[in-house]
Amino acid sequence: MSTRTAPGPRERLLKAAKHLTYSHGMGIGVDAVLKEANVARRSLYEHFGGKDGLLAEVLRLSTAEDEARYRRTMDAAGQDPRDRLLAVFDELARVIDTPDFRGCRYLAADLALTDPAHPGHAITRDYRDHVHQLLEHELVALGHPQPGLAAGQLLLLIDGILAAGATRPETHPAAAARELAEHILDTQARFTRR
Amino acid sequence: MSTRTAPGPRERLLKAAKHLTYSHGMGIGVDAVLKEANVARRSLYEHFGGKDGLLAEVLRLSTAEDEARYRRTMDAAGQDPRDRLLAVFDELARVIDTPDFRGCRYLAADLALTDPAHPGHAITRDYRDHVHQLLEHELVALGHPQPGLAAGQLLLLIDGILAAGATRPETHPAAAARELAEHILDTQARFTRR
DNA sequence: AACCATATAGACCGGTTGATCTACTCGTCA
DNA sequence: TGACGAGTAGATCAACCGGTCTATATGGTT
Repeated sequence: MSTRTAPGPRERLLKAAKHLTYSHGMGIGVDAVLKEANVARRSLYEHFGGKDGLLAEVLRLSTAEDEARYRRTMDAAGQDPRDRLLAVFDELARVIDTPDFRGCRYLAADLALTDPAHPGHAITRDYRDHVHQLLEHELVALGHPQPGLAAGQLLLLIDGILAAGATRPETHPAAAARELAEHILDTQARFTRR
Repeated sequence: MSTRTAPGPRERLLKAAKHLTYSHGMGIGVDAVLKEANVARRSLYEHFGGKDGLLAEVLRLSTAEDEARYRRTMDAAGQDPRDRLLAVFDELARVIDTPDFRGCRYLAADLALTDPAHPGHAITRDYRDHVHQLLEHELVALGHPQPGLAAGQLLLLIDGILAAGATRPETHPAAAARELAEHILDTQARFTRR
């Protein structure tokens, strides 16, 4: 257990790599990571086997964090599935307003990692599946007639927010998407009302 | 005028760079481009001043082509603004089903070009402005009460389609987005009916 | 005190990057 | 014919890439 003790080389490497890959892309050099982490070259290869291993671990760690963040956001919004789902879009509005927001880390990774066999792709795919399940679970609780399709639509809106947030943040894409999200959720109302 | 004559080094460079930057990212090496274009090293620096100049010209050329493609798609759909706008989403469904589709070239460029001062960013920004104008123009013709905001929403859907199409094409994001697009357009109906 | 795993510093490797340069070939036009 | 501009071929450059290596220092356990 390294909790509470000074962060070791492994933690420092992950933190530096997470930061640098987001701000400078997956093409960042190993030397730059080592320098920011203040870690010896050898330690990287001891802990992660190489650059790809480090990048994969960064993605694994980040997806776990972001998944937990989705859960936290929804839990903070109460029990009503509608509130819980819309809270996600309010949270995304905050995310893309972060001063150093640079778009979706996972889409950037998929676009940057040219080799389709790179282990990173499996990680980002699993992440999207998990988020989809999270959304679908709420839609089922909401009584939505097509929770799977609706979850896909919400995910599409999220992708759009993150893309537009990176390129045209001044258009407030999260607010625009929230309105469309409400329409998706209201499909349930149309069915239950009749 | 080089029309109809064998393509010169400049054209060959642009074609090779366009292809390779899309399939292998902006980080592709100059050597690989020169090899695919079958062009001498020196010619690249004569025509474009360097790698950045070549990349910028590729983006300029591509945006012009894609802009023309939007116009062509809408013109082929007739005069009704509603048909013209929805045709865009049908066309996007075809685009992301292309076997070698790899996501939006311009979003990938913005994410890959780390330096915010890179000339490529200005080009992608102008491109999005032009597409926004194109959409807004149709929305005005449709009598939409908030054509600017609605165009932003449609653009958000387009971003979402291209992102989801690159990462989860099996979910048919274009069809999912088309339904949401219809809702955006129908906002007009709600207003004109009263 | 002795030991050992872990970390550090940094030289070193072959290969590649973007860029510059010289020398040569080719086609066109005066 | 001869000169010239454009293109080609390829050597060369410093910088950097990911990865391996040796040697040394540190800190905890027995």
